[in-house]
Amino acid sequence: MGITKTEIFTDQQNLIATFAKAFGHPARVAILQHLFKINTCICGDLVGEIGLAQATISQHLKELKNLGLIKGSIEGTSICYCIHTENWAEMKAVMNQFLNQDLEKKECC
Amino acid sequence: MGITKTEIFTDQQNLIATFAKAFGHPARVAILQHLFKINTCICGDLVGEIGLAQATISQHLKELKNLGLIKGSIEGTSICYCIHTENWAEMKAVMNQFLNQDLEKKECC
DNA sequence: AATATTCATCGTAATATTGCAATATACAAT
DNA sequence: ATTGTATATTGCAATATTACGATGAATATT
Repeated sequence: MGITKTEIFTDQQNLIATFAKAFGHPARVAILQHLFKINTCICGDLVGEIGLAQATISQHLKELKNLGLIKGSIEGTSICYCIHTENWAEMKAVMNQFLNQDLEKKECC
Repeated sequence: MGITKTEIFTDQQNLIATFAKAFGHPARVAILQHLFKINTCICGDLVGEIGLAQATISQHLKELKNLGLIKGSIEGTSICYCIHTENWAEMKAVMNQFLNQDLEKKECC
């Protein structure tokens, strides 16, 4: 039905999925990589850098901001977006815990 | 339009997004966590473990298999699914490179 | 004040994803 | 052969996502 049954999963599983979904689009990956590269940034930059319409970029930025991964402050006419370092670190911890599960490889397969 | 413009992004960005999308659903997170926990597994297990219909679980397993993150081998009547360790390691490397970008925090924001 | 620039939001179209019932397939056991 | 068990596939309905033009709000520039 297109609706995810979040209620049957743990908070941790839903959190991982939510973060992962944010990275599940190359435009958002590109935006974040660009923000890492030049620590100061305005949206106009991104519209030039990435080849999507301004409205589309703005939408992706909003998603990332809602998740807390980036933050923006008004800077005259433009807006300065950058990585929210504290939250990024927290996200990284959650994701690493998931990605770095180790398996002591029993027989099977 | 619902269609991602993959052609305007780098292969690396698309790869990150593809992996991330796989983790972008709590059911797939739960499946992977379960596979890590008990290194040997059959789908029946998962249908009980996770609260989704058999058809739905099967679909999620297919996605993970297509991406190469898990592999399944026939084991009598059932199928033994498990983490594809080599591919998992490769995926982890790609994701870590993205997640662990560091920023030397210039002024701004 | 009039105009330009920057970014957000709204509305809409196109496509993707999620979930499941029903059905199909494969094999084991009776 | 028939029945039961385990998993896959199909088809469909509901919802989500992606993209963008048009428009709006705020601030700069002239």
